[in-house]
Amino acid sequence: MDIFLKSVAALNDETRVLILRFLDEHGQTCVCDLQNSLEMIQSRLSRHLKILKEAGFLRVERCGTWAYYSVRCPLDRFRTEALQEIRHLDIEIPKLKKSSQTGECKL
Amino acid sequence: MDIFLKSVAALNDETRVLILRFLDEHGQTCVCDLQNSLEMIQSRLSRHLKILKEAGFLRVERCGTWAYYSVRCPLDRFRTEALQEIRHLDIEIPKLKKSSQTGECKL
DNA sequence: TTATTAAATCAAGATATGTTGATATTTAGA
DNA sequence: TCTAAATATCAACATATCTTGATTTAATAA
Repeated sequence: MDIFLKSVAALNDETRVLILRFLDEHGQTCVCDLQNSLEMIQSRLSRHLKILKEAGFLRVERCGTWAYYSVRCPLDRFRTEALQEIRHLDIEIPKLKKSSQTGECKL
Repeated sequence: MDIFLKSVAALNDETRVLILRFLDEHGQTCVCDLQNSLEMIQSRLSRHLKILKEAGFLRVERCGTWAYYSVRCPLDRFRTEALQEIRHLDIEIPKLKKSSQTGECKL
C-alpha cells in the first residue's frame, strides 16, 4: 500500500505536477534556478522537492551548497505512465531563468 | 490539469483503493453488500463511491432503490495502469457478504 | 574563526479532506 | 396516500496538507 499511496500523494498537488513537468522539460536544475523560474518561495519549493524525491520521482545531486534536482531515471511503470500523463496536460511550462550570477559547480 | 488531478485525488485514500480493489475482484456489487463486506458506515461509503465515480473509475447501474457499482470499462491508460498497480498491492480483500435477504433486482 | 550563500527544517495559521450521525431523497409496496 | 428500505447529502468536528516567514544546517571563502 505504502509505496503506491506515497506516489499518488506526491502527484496530488498542482505545484508538484508543475515541478515534475518543468524538470521533465528542462532536465537537471538547481534549486535556486527552480526558485526563479517557478517564482516560488524557497521553503515551499524545498518542501515539494522533498516530497517528490521521497516518492521516487526525483533524484538530487549535490555539489557544494548547490542541489541539482532531476527526474529519476528509470522510473517504474506507474510513475512513467503518470509522467506521460503529465506531459499531455495543458500546462504552461515556465521558461528556465538562471539566477546564479556567481560561478556554479560543474556537473 | 483537471481530469488527471481528479483521478489522482481519487486514488489518494486507502479506503478508496480498497473499494476499487474489492470491485475489481468481485465485480458489480450493490451498496448494501459493499457496506456489509467492507464494514463501512453508509454515509462514508457513499461519499467514497461518489468520488471514485466522478473521477471516472466506477459506473453505477440503478435498479429500484438499489445502486450497483462496478469498475468502469474500458478505463484509459493511466487509470488502467493505476488499477494494475492496485492489484499488486498487498491488501487483504474482504470476502463478499451478501446482506440483502429480500429479493433483489435482476441485472 | 567569521561571514555568506544555498538549501532544509520548523512553527503557526489557513485550507482541504475524511468521519460520523442526522436528515433528505427516491422508489416500491401496503 | 403512508410507510419502509436503500442511497445520497448535510453539518459539525477531527485530521491532514499547504503556505509563509523565521530559524537552522552545511559548505565555501575571506
